[in-house]
Amino acid sequence: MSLPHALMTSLLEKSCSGYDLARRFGKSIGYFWQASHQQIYRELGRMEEAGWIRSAAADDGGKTRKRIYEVLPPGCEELRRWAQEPVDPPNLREEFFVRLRAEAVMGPLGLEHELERRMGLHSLRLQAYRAIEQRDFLGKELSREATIQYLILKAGIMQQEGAVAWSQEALRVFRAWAAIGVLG
Amino acid sequence: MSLPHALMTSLLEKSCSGYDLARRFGKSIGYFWQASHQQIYRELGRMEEAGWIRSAAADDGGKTRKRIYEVLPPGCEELRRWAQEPVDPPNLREEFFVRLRAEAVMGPLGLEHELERRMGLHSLRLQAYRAIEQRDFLGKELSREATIQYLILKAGIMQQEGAVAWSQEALRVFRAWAAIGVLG
DNA sequence: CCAACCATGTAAGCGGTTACATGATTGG
DNA sequence: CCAATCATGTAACCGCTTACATGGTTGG
Repeated sequence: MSLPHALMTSLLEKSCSGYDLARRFGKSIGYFWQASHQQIYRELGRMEEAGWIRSAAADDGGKTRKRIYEVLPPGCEELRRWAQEPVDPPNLREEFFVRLRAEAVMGPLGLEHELERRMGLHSLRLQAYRAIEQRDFLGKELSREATIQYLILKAGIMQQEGAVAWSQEALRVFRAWAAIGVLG
Repeated sequence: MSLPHALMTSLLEKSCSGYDLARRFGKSIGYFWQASHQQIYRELGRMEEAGWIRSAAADDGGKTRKRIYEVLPPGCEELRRWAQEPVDPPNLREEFFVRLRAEAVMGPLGLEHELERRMGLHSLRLQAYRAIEQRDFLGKELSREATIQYLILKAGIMQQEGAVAWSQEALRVFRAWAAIGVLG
């Protein structure tokens, strides 16, 4: 569990409301960490209670219920402590591989379409990442912060490239079987 | 959720006990799907109740409590149905990237050691995968089933290779900073 | 005016993790 | 004999997902 820390990191980058955080988690940070608004509001409540963050009504003359959250020194401290903890890389949990393995043991189930669809999805994500790369990082002098963010983005790019390449190889195999009618 | 289906796939490959499943999930299948023995026993119970599998006391003369599980036709049916469902690839959930991002916004926290450690772990996994590749797949005529299993293994290999390469790049960056003493 | 979006929540359920527990068999 | 491994469970907790709910603001 580290959602609170992910939220504080995001808040340090820029203070904002829970709603804004939820939207941000659909974008940049959300590429490697997801969270629903329900989770976010709950965690914000807990974190405020713990004294890690504080909130203030947004400067909109009380028109909305919007609250802006800000990280407090104890939160910073905690984030710093947490960031230095070691964590093993998670092993992937890929449902599709289980399906593939089921197809291997139960005979042809027609997973070609699914392979195509998934390759399309990976291509799309790759495109999205490449667009961010083009917009924010290529052909610029990068600060230390930007350099690190670029490193993270590159991890995503490499991952998607790998997934696309793998999908293509898998498709080649399945299509060859389809062409010659091999069943086992 | 698809642990029951992962278990049935494993049982179709070879009927065995819950304990054996737990060990197998620490190996081949476990490279892309993990489960603790507690989960496994609970799911086996549910699946038997649902009529997807059945169990019989092991053929050891009642020496142990060991029970061998076997997939029944309804379980096969269900697995076939499930295997054809589409699933989007999961987006990675990488705690370490959150930490990196925290390091980006809070200044140097000394994540180099952690990067080295993680690179070592990825190298180890890669080695393990390569050993399996060598032992089970290279220089052999592969059946349809083996070909698919090899495809899955290759996905793991590519993933680890990518992770190692990325770690090296990240380390280069951090070491360059350390060498010239850049702080921001 | 109405739809879309902003903004924040509650409640139920489930899968996964952690801790705890038991007893039998095997090997040194 | 003792430790490790085999083998199977129970109980509590927690984060995440899904469904449901509310009310205000903005723009066409």
